[in-house]
Amino acid sequence: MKSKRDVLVDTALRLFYTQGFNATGIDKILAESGVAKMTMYKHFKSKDELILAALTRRDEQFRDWLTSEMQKASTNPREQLLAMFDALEEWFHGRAFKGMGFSGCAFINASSEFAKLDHPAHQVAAEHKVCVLEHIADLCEKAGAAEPRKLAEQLALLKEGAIVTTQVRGMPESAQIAKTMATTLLDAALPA
Amino acid sequence: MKSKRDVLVDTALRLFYTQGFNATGIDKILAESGVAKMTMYKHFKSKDELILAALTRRDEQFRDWLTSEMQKASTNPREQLLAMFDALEEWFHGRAFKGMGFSGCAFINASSEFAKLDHPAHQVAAEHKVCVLEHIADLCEKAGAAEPRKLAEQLALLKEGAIVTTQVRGMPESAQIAKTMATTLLDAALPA
DNA sequence: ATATATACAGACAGGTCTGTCTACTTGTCA
DNA sequence: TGACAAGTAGACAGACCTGTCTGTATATAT
Repeated sequence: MKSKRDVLVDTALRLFYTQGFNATGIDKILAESGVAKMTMYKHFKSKDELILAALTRRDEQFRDWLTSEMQKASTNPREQLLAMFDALEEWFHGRAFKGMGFSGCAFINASSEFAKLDHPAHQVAAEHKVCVLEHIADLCEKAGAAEPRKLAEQLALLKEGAIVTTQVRGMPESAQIAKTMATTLLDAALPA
Repeated sequence: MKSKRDVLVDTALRLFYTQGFNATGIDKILAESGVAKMTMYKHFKSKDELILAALTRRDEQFRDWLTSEMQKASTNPREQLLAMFDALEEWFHGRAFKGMGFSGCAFINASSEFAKLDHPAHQVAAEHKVCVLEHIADLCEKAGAAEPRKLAEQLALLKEGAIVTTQVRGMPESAQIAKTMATTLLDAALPA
């Protein structure tokens, strides 16, 4: 059975993600999670700490999901990289995380609401992006790219572009637009 | 001399952009703009309307700036498209809009805070992105691309990727990463 | 059985938010 | 001079926010 803390963080993540951080009050999270206020303040010093915990949870959840989708698709690194974009499209259609339809990227959202680069929540967001980037770079290296880090930055940028295009314009097809460009990049950068 | 309304909208834009929409209270905007509350509520029915006015102002301001930078760079459509990424980098370094350092894209920020696609502010954001896209598509067509809309979607996605990478990770170099990819795309899509 | 940890409900203080209202001042035009 | 438009300051209501506090209930482990 899930601990109260887990229920709290899950509920907070869902509400923060779908309604925004500032727009979501503590009371709403408590009401939906069925946890008492004092229980929350025993686990977290403040709302800010709960926000950090929710983002940390999201980081695990999202990276677990993404790497698992990529590994499911293939054992070949090149194919795994391309599969990332198919996974993104599933996410965009709201089929990736149960109970949470697509509502943009939680970390981009956090960076928007906590704009200063040195804000703790913004830091967590940046670290998340770097972690994903490193996973991509790993695969680029395994695939035999001459400049794996450079290629990884390019692929990561395509990923961000697809996410934002879907978030703002509601265009899940952008995953395939990004995939097309990724294919070109990989064709050019990898040994035949 | 600027009208009170203009001062109000300019101040609102600056604060909404740098501090967030929900996090910025009416009172702060009024204090910084030196306008009385009742004057504001004479011009705008509500804070939501002021937000829409600020976003509309930003739409004009940003598109004017971007197209002017692109035209300054060249009269050749292909070169103009590439110049977009140099302009972006200037923006990322905070040299584009006086009094407003880079704080992400106001429209991505709006889409984050007002996540629902049918929220008026989200609508304005989507429309802005489409306007820019159409400008890009125009140039793609002028440059002789076989599929100008497809190419434009790709270039626009690169733009979004660069913006978000800079916003979240503080990486203005991403403009040049995007430009590299854009060059490859244009080389492949345009007649020699 | 009793101590300890964990959770509960709900009131509360102190602050902030939006939006409304009144009463005063200034400038312009006729 | 007088009428009118536009702006001002500041109080205010009512809602909502975070974080604190009290007192009670439950379960487990010694």
